[in-house]
Formats: sequence, structure tokens, C-alpha cells
Amino acid sequence: MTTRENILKHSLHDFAFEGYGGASMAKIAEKSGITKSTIYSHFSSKEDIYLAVLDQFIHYSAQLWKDEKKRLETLHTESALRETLFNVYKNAQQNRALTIFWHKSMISPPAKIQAEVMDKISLPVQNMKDFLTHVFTKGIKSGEIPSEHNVPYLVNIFFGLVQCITLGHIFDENTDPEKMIEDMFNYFWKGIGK
Amino acid sequence: MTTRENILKHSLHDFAFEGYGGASMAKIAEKSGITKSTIYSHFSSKEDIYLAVLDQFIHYSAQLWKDEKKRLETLHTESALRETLFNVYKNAQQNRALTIFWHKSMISPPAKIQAEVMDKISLPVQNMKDFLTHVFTKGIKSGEIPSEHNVPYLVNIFFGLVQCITLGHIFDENTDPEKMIEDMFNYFWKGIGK
Amino acid sequence: MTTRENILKHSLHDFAFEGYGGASMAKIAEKSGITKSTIYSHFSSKEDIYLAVLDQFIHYSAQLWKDEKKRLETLHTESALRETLFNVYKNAQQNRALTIFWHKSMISPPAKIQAEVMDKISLPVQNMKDFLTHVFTKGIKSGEIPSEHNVPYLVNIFFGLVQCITLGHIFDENTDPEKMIEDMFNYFWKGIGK
Amino acid sequence: MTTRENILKHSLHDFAFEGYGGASMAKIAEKSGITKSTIYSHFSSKEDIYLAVLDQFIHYSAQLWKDEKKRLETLHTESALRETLFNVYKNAQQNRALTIFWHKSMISPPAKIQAEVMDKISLPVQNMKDFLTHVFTKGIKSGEIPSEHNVPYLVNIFFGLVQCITLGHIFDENTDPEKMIEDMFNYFWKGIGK
DNA sequence: AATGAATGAGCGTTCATTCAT
DNA sequence: GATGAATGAACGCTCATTCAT
Repeated sequence: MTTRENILKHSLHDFAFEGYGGASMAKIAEKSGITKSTIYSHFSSKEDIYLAVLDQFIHYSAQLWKDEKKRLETLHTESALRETLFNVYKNAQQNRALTIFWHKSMISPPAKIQAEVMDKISLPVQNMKDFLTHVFTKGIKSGEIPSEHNVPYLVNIFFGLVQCITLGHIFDENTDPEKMIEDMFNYFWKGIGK
Repeated sequence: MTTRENILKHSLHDFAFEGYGGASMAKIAEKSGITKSTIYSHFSSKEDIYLAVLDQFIHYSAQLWKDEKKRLETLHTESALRETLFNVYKNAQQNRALTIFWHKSMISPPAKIQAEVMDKISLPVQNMKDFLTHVFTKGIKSGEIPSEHNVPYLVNIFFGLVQCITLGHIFDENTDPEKMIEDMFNYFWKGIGK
Repeated sequence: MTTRENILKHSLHDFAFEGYGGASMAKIAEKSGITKSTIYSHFSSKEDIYLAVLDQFIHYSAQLWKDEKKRLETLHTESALRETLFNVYKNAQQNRALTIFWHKSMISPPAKIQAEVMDKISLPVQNMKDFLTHVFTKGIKSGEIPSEHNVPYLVNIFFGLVQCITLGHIFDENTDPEKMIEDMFNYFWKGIGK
Repeated sequence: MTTRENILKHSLHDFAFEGYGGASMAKIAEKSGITKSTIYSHFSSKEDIYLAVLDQFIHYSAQLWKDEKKRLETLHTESALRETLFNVYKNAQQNRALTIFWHKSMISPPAKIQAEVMDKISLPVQNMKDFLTHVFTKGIKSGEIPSEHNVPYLVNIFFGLVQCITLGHIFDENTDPEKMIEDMFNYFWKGIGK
């Protein structure tokens, strides 16, 4: 792993769990096994690192939904959507820091780079929505979904379900995550059915 | 407004939009029109302020769901749930800072007081879930909701919808919020129906 | 001496001898027997200190020329001008730091506050020129100085002599300062005579 | 222009306008279109650059006064001195950075290399004074200047006039530089006359 | 209840410099 | 001759907090 990647890894973690304001160059440097000054050989500022982490997430996300599109292409709409929810859950579990980083960037980006962050973050959101638009449109075409539904609204609502799941606040010790997702999807699917 | 309330008001705003690490006593003092020292006449530390803001939210939330329970008591389950979503939306719109403060406290509380925050925050969550449990149980009793459903799962899923709506990320300039909420609820309601 | 005065005293010294860029908050604090942070209880920034030192000089200078005017009012023009040069020399000797600070501020003020410094520094220059204008005008009226001379030019040239003397570069170990000033003045006085 | 010359050029500029403490290797490198490291292929330290710039000035100055001596050799003393002032003015105008660098080096050289700088800077001063000594001595011999004058004092005073003019603070928007110099010289010349 | 002065620790950043390539 | 990566020290400044008044 290059120094740059190393810095990005630990920055992601601290931005996610401590927040932009709470993360510090000193801690990131220490965790990365280098000095504060060295960070500045690779990034011009703390903001620059944040944006680099964001770029990394965007790239990761773009690849993810591209792969997902290909992988779920052959499935029925119902299966594709159900699988999507489960995959989102697994990904969120495996990349906890990335998930939290994403959510925080959406809820309240660092004040000074708010505009730039908001601008960048719209890309992965769009990727996800494009994927969902593709699936829902196909579902209507194939007759699996009644044509009376408005695709953008379906997309946004399903996007909401995805967020619930990635955030994970709907899961508690008394509920089984998998059953929860299964139920959530079933209600939605039955809800939009004939 | 007392000095204490004044401090809490501006603290809430900065904790919400700048994060715990990003908020500073100096800025809060300045916005409140007092000196830093004065803050320490009312609170013992920054953490103390955070917990006081949290307590305020808890009290506010407890009252809210108590009122909601009374207000929706006479309605059918369907109307009660639909109204709930709309009220949640209106409240989130009117109290943007409080909403963001709540979400951030859930996602990643200040590291040093994590345990205490997690402990406290479970209360408003429980208030909300108690309310929902009450409504869903009544709905099953009255036959409006099929008895095969598991109430805790219904509650958690509906709790998820509430969160989507308060966060507001499912709304974009191409969708009408009211219609979005209407659709979301309808899918859910139809989804859990017979 | 108040803390503020103490800070200003050591700041003046370091700004003069190390330059604005060369002076450091840490050294000023140390010399003043306080911590770096304490400086910021009294000044908002390094630039702020610089401007405060400048203000102090301006006030000092204004008082100086006001006193000089009163003190030399009764003398003949020749004596008044001669005395002026000697007083300037004594003052420069006694307030070495202030003199150097003044010259550096004129030659090349701190880049970031250049405009503000240039603006402020014009005041003491004007004070001095006003004094000289007063003396030369009186000298022409009384007939001590031929009326064919142009007062502004006389003032600027004499202002130049003042600067030579304050800078002190014309003095070396082989020359007697007092005689040097005496000569310099005599040449000038004879030069503008009939 | 060689890399070395390029570095020296930008160093001179920054030393002059930002001061030794205010100039930085990074900025000099950037302006020179090279990396910081490359500077160290040509100079061993920041101090080394400063001394190199100083050497360059010394060489430039030595050449200048040598040329001046030759050029003004055939003129009368009066013309030679008048021409000297005008040439000094033109040179100062054309080489603003060099002039400021020289003055700052005299007023307050970098603390760490003060001794070395003071030592070196005495050379161009001596060159100038040697030139002036030559002219004044010749003037006395030829009878143009009364023999009662003490040459070193004349030299130092004229050296003061030179400094006034190079510094340029005696010029303001209400005065014509050329006339100012003309007047200054005339007063001096008449002042030392019979 | 409120303040001004003070502080040690830490902030993000830049400094001049080194070294292997 | 020139570079990129790295560093320890220092930079100006802000942090949360204390204390006497």
C-alpha cells in the first residue's frame, strides 16, 4: 500500500467516526505511521484529503452499481430489487466507515467545502438512482410492475429503503436483520403490486 | 429567553451543523452575545452542554409523542399512521437543527460521551416505538391489520420510514414531498394488508 | 506596565530587528513573560499587533512634533532647523527600535497589510512635513530665507536630511556625529541663503 | 538564464520585498519554476543564497562605480557630482529590488549572518565612498571646492544625499523628482562654495 | 450571573533541510 | 542537475477550561 493510500484509509476512518472537525492530522499521521508534514507531501490540505476520500468513495460506488447492473440483469424485477437490498446491507456491514462517511457527507458536509461536497456526492446518488430507474422501467415494461406507477417516485422511495438499511438504525437486538429486510421488501413489493 | 436557553439554542445549531468537534465554545458564546466564561456559569463543560441539548430533545420528543398519541387516539389505524408520517415531516422541516442533531447523535455520538449519549438517545427512540407499538397493536386488535404480522417488525420498518422522511434525502426537486409521503405510506399500508 | 504594553514593547523590538516575517509570536510571548495564547487575549492577530505598534508610533510622533513646534516657536528659523536636526538625532539614538520600525514600515510594509500601513504611516510623515512647512514659511516671511524658494521642495529636501540622520548610515567611526550634523546643516543653510 | 541565476533573481525579489524571514524556499522555488530540492543543488542553505545575492550586488556595485569613475573623469567636479546624483536616481528606479535589498541589509541584516553581511556590505559602501573621495579630492586640488573642507565629512554627507535619493521617500506626487534632485544638489554645492 | 485575563494543549500548516534515486 | 518523499521544528492561531473579581 502506497503512503497516499495509507493516509486515505486512516482519514476515511477518522472522518467517519470523529467527523471532519473531530479528525486531526496528527492522529491520521500517527495511525499511518508517518509524520504530519509527510501528509502535506501528498495532499495540500485537510479539505483536500476529505475530497480525495470522497472521490475514492465515488469511484467505488460507480463500480459497485455498474457491477450490480450486470449481475442482476438476467433476474426478474422482484428478485433484482430484493437482491439489491440484501447486497446493500452486506456492503454496509463490510464497509462501515465508508457508509458512515457517505451519510455524514450527505447530512452535513464540512462547512467550508459544502458546495464542492454536495456537488460531488450527487454522482453516487445518481448512479444508484440510474440503476433503480433501469430496474423499475424494465419492471413496468415486462408487466411485473403496474404501469400506473411513476418511476421517479418509485426510485426515490426505494432509495429511502436503501438508506434505512445502510444506516442500520432499524435493526435492534430483538429483530433478525435478514427477516427485517425480507419483510421490508415484501411490503414494498406487495404495496406496488396490482 | 434566559441565558441558559440562549446558550442551548445556539449550541444545538452548531452541534447540528458543525458537529460536536466542529462546534466551539467561542462561537457559541459569540452567537449568544455573551462571553465564554459566562457559559461556564451555566454548564460545567462542552460535554455538559451537549447532554443538556440532548435532554432538551428528549423532553421535546417525549411531549411530541404523548400529544400525538392523544391526538390520533380516535382515528382509524390507517389515518393515524398516515398522519404520523406527515406530522413527522412537518416537524422535521420546522426543526431542521434538532433533526440533524438527533441523526448525528445516533450515527456517531461524540467519542468521549458515546455511552451516555447512546443510553439517553434510546429514550426518544423508545417513545416513538412505544407509540407505534400502541397503534399497530390496536390495528391488529381492530382487524385493520392482519394478525399474522409481527408487531416489533412492523414497528421497526415504520420507524425506518419515519427516518427516511426526517432525513429528507429521498426528496429532490423533481418530486413533490407530500405525494412522495402519500405514495410511501400507501405502498406500506397496501403491503401489510390482506 | 500592563500586559498589553509589555507585548507591544517586545513586539516593536522584534518587528524592528527581525522584520515582520522574522518576528514570531512565541519569541514575543517568551520575552514578555507570558504564553502565546495570552497574546490573543489582547490582540486578534500578528497583523493586529503590528498595526497597534504603528499606532503607538504615530501617537508618539504626533506628540513629538507638537512639542517641537511649541519649543522652537520663539527661535529664529536657522536655530529652529539646526535644533530640529540635533533633536531628531538624539531621538533616533534613544529610540533605535522605533526608528528602524518606522523605516522598515516605509520601505516595505508587511505585504498583507501594505495598504493599511501605507495609509497610517502617511500621518507621522505629514506631521513632520507640517512642522517643517510651518518653519520654512515663517522663515520666508521673516526674510531669513529668500522668497524665491519653493516651500514644498525645501520641506522635502530637509525631510531627506532628517532621514539620513535617523538612519545613521552617514556616521562612521572616523566622523564625529555632532560635527557631521553641524556641517550638513550649515551646507544646507548656506545653500538656500542669498 | 541559468538555473542559478534564475534562483538568485527571484531570491533577490523576495528578500527585498518580504525580508529574509519572510522569504521562503518554497515560494522562491515555485517562482523559479523548479523544486525546493533543486535549489539545494545550487546553494547549501537559505543563508547561502542571501550571501550570494549580496555578492552579486557587490559585484554589480563595484562595476557601477568603476564605470562611473571613468565616465565622469573628464567632467568638472560640479558636473560630476550632479551627474552622480542623477545616475544614482535612475539606477534606483531601474533596480528597485536591488535598492531595497541593499537598504534592508544595512538597516538590519539577518540576525544569524549579521557579522558576515555587515562585513560584506562595507565593500560597496567603500566603493562609493572611494569614488566620492576621488571626486572631492580632485575638486579641492582644482580649486573648485574650498580647501578648508574636510573630505571625509563631505563624502559622508554626500553619501547621505545619495541614500535619500535611492530610498525615494523625499519624492511625493507634488514634487518633480528631477527638480528635487537639482535643488538638493544646488543647495549642497552652493553650501560648500566660497 | 457575568466577566477579563490567563493558560497548556492542540489545531492545520509551512519551515528549511536531507536523502535516495 | 534535478526530483519526490520525508522529516523535526516552528509557524500563527484556536481549543476548552480555570480563576480571581
